[in-house]
Amino acid sequence: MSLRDDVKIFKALADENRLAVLMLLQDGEKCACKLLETLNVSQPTLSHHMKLLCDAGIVDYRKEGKWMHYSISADSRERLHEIIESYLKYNTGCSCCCKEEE
Amino acid sequence: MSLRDDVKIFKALADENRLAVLMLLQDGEKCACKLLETLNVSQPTLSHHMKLLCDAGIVDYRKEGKWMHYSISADSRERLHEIIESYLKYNTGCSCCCKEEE
DNA sequence: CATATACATCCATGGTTGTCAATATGTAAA
DNA sequence: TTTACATATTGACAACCATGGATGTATATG
Repeated sequence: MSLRDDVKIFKALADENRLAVLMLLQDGEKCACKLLETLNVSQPTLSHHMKLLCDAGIVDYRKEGKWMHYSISADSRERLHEIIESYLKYNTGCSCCCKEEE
Repeated sequence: MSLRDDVKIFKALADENRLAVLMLLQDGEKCACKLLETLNVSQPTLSHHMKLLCDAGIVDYRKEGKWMHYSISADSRERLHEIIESYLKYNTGCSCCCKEEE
């Protein structure tokens, strides 16, 4: 739960093609070939993107014969909400910095 | 509310220094000079990071004389939660793609 | 006006990232 | 074992990005 880990997750989300993949996975597991039909990228590029999503823990994979099945990781949504909460909550109370110091 | 806009937001969050800024802003508005004291970056670099956070709508700014006061945008938290929800929800129901097609 | 302070902008540089062609790996079928 | 297919890996390249020094801009003060 370090800044570095959170950056890794946000980086994985910071790409149009990867967000498009997540949209496609919303109605359940899909194999790479199916994703490839929809997205306008080459097969190596898709493989690259899926690796980033998996490494960040956002997407799960399941190998079945020749096919790779990808799905949204079960706990990724809750984890993301927690991360958002840890950076964007703010405690009320003025702490204007410059005025008091001069 | 396009993929492009969401990518912009995630990119703004995908940096250690910018996440550190958000942590510092959690107890309220702070001016750039105060942020500069804590973070190990040069003044131009901090200015660059703050611009990205502001452009993404995550941070608000308020100019007061020579000082720039930054604060976490009031609605950024809720907006982020909505974005997360729009990409990471998943509707149950099997849609295994390869099996049915062969 | 001259000076000092707080911050933004410009510019150059090194590192990172998205992309695809070529190739490798692994699996299934003939 | 040969062939075909699905996916991963490698290599190369262009685009993007984080960084800081130099400089510009705006504001306050003397």
